[in-house]
Amino acid sequence: MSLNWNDMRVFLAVARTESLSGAGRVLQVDPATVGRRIGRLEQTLGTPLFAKSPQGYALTDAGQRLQTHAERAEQAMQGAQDALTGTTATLAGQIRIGAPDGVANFLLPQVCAAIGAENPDLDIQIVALPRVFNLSRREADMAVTVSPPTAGRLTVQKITDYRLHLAAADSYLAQSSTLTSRADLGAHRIIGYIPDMIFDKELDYLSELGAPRVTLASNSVSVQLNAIRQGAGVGIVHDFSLPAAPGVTRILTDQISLTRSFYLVRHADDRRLDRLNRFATALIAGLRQEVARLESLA
Amino acid sequence: MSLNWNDMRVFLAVARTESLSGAGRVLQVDPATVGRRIGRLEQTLGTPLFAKSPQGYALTDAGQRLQTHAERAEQAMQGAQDALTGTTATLAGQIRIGAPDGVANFLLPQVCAAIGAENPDLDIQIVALPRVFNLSRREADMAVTVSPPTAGRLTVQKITDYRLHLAAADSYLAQSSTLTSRADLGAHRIIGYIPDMIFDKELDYLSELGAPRVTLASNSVSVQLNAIRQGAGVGIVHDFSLPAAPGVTRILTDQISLTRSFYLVRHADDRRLDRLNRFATALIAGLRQEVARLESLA
DNA sequence: AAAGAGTTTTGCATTATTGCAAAGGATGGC
DNA sequence: GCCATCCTTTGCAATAATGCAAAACTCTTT
Repeated sequence: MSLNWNDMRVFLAVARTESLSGAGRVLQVDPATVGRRIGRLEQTLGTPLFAKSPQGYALTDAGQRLQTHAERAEQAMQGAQDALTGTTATLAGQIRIGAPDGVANFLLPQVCAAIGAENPDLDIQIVALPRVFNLSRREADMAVTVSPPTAGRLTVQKITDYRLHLAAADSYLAQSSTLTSRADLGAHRIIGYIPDMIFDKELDYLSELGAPRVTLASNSVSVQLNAIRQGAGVGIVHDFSLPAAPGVTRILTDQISLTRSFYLVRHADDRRLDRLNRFATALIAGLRQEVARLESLA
Repeated sequence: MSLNWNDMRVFLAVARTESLSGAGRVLQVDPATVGRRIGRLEQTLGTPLFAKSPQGYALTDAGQRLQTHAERAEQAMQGAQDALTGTTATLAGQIRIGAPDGVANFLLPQVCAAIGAENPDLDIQIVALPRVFNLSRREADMAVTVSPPTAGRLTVQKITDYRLHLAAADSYLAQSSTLTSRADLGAHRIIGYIPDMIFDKELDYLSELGAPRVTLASNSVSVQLNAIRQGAGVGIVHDFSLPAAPGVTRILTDQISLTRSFYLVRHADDRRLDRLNRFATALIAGLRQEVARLESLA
């Protein structure tokens, strides 16, 4: 005479609804069946589980002790179902992502590492290029962008907002002239993009500063950040990159604060491909979480 | 379409025996039934759980992931059954324990409180008397002793060893003459038992010190410890009582270190009484744990 | 190569469980 | 006090699950 595991599930429903008919509605079985199963369970365990009254079915002490175990079993069963129905197989093959180098340097490595760890047969390629990717020509399977595309048979999902501020090395600030307002910027060395190589108007951060003269420029955000770290000047940085740049401090945050957004762009036809769908879902979730985490550290 | 919890149990049996017929034997159901249930479970979860071959049923990756959850559920169900069938009723009524006052003061209160908390209808009486209890005359239902009895229709279980050392209050040591060897004891005030009232030769601690003159005596270990705390002298204390006596420190531990044992003595006929058996089991476990805990704090 | 043993799978009869309906009881509203 | 509503319990028919037996397959031993 051993425990019927399904009876435990019925027991939980009665415990929570405090009635046979309530449990029957939850489980979509007849209250008569619920009553019989509780009776059988009480006989199996040799002790009453409920104090039965017209007011309802209240748990006895024994019932309360049983509930703890029954809920653990329920969690295990739910976990079993989630584990199996969510991911019937890990991802495999090769997936190529196009991304601007800010994302490519400071976000994609750890997010893709985590995805790769859960999908050992998957090879992920991160293509960091300072230009718009042509998904129609399959230059990448998907791309992270800072503007949503307006043409082509593409689908777009917004990933997250992110923040940018002026920043400089502490060593630079210590030896340079005062910098307490936008007007003071004119006396400082500015680091930024090569203007004629800016491939997305959303990256034209400095135009919001009145287009100052850029004395040290690069088409790579990573190079720009390294220059800032070396004390070469003042520039706009992503908040999410600051944890990777100790000694670099945001400045004039009350006067200059930019917000941009990341989007995931895919070829429209690929929406039918389960593995790319699952990868995209994981990538978006990973990027959102990582931006939030890093910005909270900045 | 929801998970059948009983199918999970069948799944575990197949996973472990690697066959339908093996699982059928374990569960005492027909292998045909086992096969049908596995088939139904695989349909419910939408993925194969076993790689089926004439060599046997080997778990797939999905099956291995499921097994983890299924085993957690199994533990919960086993715990549920144990929790309910092991103690279908709590202890009730009254139980009287005889004990020497060291145990009665420093161990039995908390151990009996814990047992009482789990058995609200039980009244426990702790009888602390400086003499041997006569269980034949039912002076107590059971007794904690420091020597196993040699006569009478009694049963004996050893509870635990425990340790004793010379100790004194820090305040006493600060103002008294040097005490670094047994020879120095002669110059100090000794606290101990009243010699002609020692009811068990195992309590004659001081005879192991060469029977020095006892200037402050009591038949109660508790009174002795309080005297030591008040700086009245030096005496033997149970290590397990030291956490209750801040400011009291063991001395000469490398030269004088005593070990004694506790036993639980019961009337032989009572071995057939379940409630006394269960109480005795809990008492022994509680005492063992508490002595170990307190001695580790000392 | 053949025979024996063990396993899995399938069809069918048997058994167990469930749903349905009715009866009885309790509670709340009028 | 009466009526309506809801709940629990029980009897019975319907449904689902199980055991049993047989067939097919594989592996091991002779």
